[in-house]
Amino acid sequence: MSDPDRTLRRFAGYSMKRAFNVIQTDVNEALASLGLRMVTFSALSVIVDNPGLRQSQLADILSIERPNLVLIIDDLESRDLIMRQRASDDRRAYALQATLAGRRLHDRALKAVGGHEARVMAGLTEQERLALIDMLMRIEATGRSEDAGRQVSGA
Amino acid sequence: MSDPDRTLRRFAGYSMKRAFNVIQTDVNEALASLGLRMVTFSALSVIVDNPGLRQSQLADILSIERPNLVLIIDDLESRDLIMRQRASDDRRAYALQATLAGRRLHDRALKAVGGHEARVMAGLTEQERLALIDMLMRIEATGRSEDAGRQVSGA
DNA sequence: TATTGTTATACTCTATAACTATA
DNA sequence: TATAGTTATAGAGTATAACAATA
Repeated sequence: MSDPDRTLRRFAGYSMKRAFNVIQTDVNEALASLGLRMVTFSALSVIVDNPGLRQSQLADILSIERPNLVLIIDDLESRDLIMRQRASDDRRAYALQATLAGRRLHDRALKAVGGHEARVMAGLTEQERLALIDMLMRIEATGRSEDAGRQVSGA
Repeated sequence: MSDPDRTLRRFAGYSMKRAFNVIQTDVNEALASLGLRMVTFSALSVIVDNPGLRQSQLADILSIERPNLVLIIDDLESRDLIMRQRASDDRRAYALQATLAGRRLHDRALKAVGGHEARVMAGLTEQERLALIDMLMRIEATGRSEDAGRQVSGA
């Protein structure tokens, strides 16, 4: 029996699931020593880059449900990597701010994730890696526009 | 605030997670009317293509833990899509066989997944789609060889 | 009334230990 | 003693409903 999953290999989605498993395992190993997971690193990164962000905005950016983001923010705040500051113009909301420690950990995490990316993409040229990112973003955009179209036509 | 996740977008892994979410949602919608999920379709497909396969072999092929495969096989068997036949040469093992109904459902599922693939890959040329599959398989292979190397050096 | 963040909850996916029956 | 399949279970990840405080 050669190539037992040859039928499935005709679909990009099948190979993407398997490639993403490799990536997820490797990036979580790269971040573990910093006390971060893929999702907590992503949240920290967006907060560092966008000071004053609201939790609901961050949830939208990362496509995470608001209830699930609460625990992620709790985790980062309990380790003094970020702060929840009550927004002056809307006392329901928090303005999220990275602390100095948070920015420093983010710098270290960026290097760790950069090393991970170099490792798992070692079989690709830099040109191929950039083409891959571009194709992935087009796939994501196609899905988003289909969702939007479905909501419009369904309304 | 423009491009709030621009730092993360430099990593292929981040865009792959988001693209894969789109793919997973769409393929599961495409298979739902057939009573299949991504993983049950994958298992059915490998069984159809490889009659007589053992459960442990199928688990290896799909990179699923053996305990998790049991429920998937239970599901397919309870709907008479596959059969567990005791292996004549090893009474601990099962030889998995697709039934006629299983092969017929697999034909319909292949068409549904083909339609899904065409939909989510609409923003890519066929050449790009094939290049994407090739790159994903190289990423997966890099990860597998690193795992093997780690086990060797760790042994 | 609607929105922000929160709590509680449930469902899926995945991973591990330990069992049984065979080998 | 080891292996095939199974059971039980626990941990992530993800999704929805409903609540308090505020708009």
